[in-house]
Amino acid sequence: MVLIRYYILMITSITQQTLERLASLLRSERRNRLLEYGLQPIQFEALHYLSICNRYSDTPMGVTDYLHQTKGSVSQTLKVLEKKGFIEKEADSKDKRVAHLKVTKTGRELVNGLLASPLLQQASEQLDKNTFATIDTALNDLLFAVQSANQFKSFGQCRTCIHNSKPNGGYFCELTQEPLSIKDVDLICREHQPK
Amino acid sequence: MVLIRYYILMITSITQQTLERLASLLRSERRNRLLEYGLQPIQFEALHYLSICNRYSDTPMGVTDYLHQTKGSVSQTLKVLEKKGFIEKEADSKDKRVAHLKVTKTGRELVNGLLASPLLQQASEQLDKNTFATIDTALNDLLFAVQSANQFKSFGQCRTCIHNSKPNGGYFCELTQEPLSIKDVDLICREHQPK
DNA sequence: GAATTATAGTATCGAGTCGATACTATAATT
DNA sequence: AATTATAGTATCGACTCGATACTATAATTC
Repeated sequence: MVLIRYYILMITSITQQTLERLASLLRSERRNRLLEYGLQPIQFEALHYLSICNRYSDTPMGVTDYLHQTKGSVSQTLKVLEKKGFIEKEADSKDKRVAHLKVTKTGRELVNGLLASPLLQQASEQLDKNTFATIDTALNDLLFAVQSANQFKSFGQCRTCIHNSKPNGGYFCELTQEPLSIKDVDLICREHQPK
Repeated sequence: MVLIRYYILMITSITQQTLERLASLLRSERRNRLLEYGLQPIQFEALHYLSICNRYSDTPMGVTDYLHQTKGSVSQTLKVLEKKGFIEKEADSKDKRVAHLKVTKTGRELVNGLLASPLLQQASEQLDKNTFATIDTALNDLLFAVQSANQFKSFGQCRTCIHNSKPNGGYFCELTQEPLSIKDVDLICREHQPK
């Protein structure tokens, strides 16, 4: 039993090293590509999140939960993105404390242009389709395990959420008691609970 | 053909998102754990590298290549690590420009204590052994593809290097024309070329 | 053998990171 | 009505990281 535990620790540690090495290379590449736009990796991550999250999640607190930073840090990041014209603030109609962050056309273009990593594109051309599918599944399994084992929010799409129902043809969120469009159900939500 | 390329781009982009999400969670966890030692993630990464690299790679330039940063940035990182007593500088016996960075006992203890991520430990207990092995293989394939597709240095162990030979029982590096010990061949090298 | 070029490393600058703390405004609860 | 919780901002300080400029030594060229 002690030996098995030790074995798990060993293999986990190796996986972690590979994961961190890949991440480090990806981050360094992203940093270089962002340089000409005067953006930092964390600012891009926030912008990217805002471009794929739904209307319940596009607030400073949503970004805070997603990035696992303090709300103070996030506030500064968002200030930069707003100053550069990549996002715009909108007041919430019901709760006056809440601000919604809308990605502008410029912001959306930046995300689309910078999202795909040439580093990974290059790599993927060397691998056959099956290997790549295996990697994708494996990574998703790992992410799911990390999130559920640590009670992290899953930030999944409404389509895969327990609160999402389809009572009479259209999608409906039982949590917010609001109808969802076809576009909505592909966005990610901070209240997401896996089915 | 265009469709296939588009498909690859799609799946690559999804893999990348999962990878970056995992990395972001791991980095945030590491940051928190390092807080009490007054260290930053990048400083730990440098220290970790120095604790697993061989005597040809334990220089500021070695760290620079590994972390993909400028030598100026790395110089500052190393200054902090030295000030805190985690590494010590030693002059090279042949080339007076070169400095070797030796991890101290304190430094080694820090790396050992902080290397394994509780986040991943937790997750690994939810996954069965086979799934974990699959993830590990998949990640290694991906890292290898990224490195070779982009002509990055592989930073592998001497044991797996083309320059490593075993002429009469003992290990020998054909590049440096020096014998290697059993401990040596498990360390990583900046001159590493996969067999 | 002297001049040139390449390499290893350090020092300094500036815009930005990021947790900590303190603060305001609004909503929810007691 | 008073208290507590929540969303968000402002400021501080130690640190990041590329850019630039610099020194010292080694390798190369003429």
